[in-house]
Amino acid sequence: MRLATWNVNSLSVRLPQVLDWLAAQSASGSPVDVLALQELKMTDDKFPAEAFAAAGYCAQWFGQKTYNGVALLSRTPATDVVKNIPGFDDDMARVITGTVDGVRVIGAYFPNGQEPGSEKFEYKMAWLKGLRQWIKNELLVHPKLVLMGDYNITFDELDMWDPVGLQDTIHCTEEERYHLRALIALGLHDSFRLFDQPPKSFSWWDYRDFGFKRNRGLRIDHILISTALKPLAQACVVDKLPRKNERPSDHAPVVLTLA
DNA sequence: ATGCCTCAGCTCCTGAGA
Repeated sequence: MRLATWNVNSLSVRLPQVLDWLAAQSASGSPVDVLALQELKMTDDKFPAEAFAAAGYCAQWFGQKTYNGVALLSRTPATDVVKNIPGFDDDMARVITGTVDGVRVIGAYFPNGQEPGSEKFEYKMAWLKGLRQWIKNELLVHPKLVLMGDYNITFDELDMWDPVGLQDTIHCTEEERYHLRALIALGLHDSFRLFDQPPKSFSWWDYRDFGFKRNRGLRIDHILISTALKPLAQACVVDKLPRKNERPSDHAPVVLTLA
């Protein structure tokens, strides 16, 4: 089973690239079974369900005008679908959850936070707390659980292109990392770090200043897996190829292979 | 550095992203 997460920064713009990427994965003999998308930036009526169906994917989606919006694509239908975080009031479309082939899959677009100390940062902290309280219960009901998406948080210096210059800036603050570690403490594992990785591995690069070409990026897209799934993990990689497209998203997909 | 790109929208500028 292969699972992936990709912040596409507008599905309207990126749809052809998503379809191409899924087709290329299938053609290579290892199709992606579940793909979580973030930043659809479209209302539900605009979601291209037919295009995904033609490509062999069922879809669940939770859109919103202009910002946010998430979707879960899967080769077999997702059941018990939940939108956003139960128990946490939110007017933004950030989370979609479903059970696929016995695995509870949560796709999430974590708040950006803008700047430490800002109102948006406080919202991010509250959201992270709400997420954790819900995940804690979800793990009890669904021991086989995957939490993947755009976390907008780095774990440590390994996830930063400039650990000194970016110290305490957004995505790299101690407060944000506290919440990330608290998720790990619930019994989740950063699947990417279960394996040897190239140095300076990132999942996002700024559009400006040739960020990708100079590999000035951050690793902020993560696939966390529960302890029950950990023995099944076989590989986790960032696929940088789509970032080399002519009009790419600023994020690259992250792909996990489970036995 | 109030900058640099990219995207959506009450679109020819602004807000937000990260």
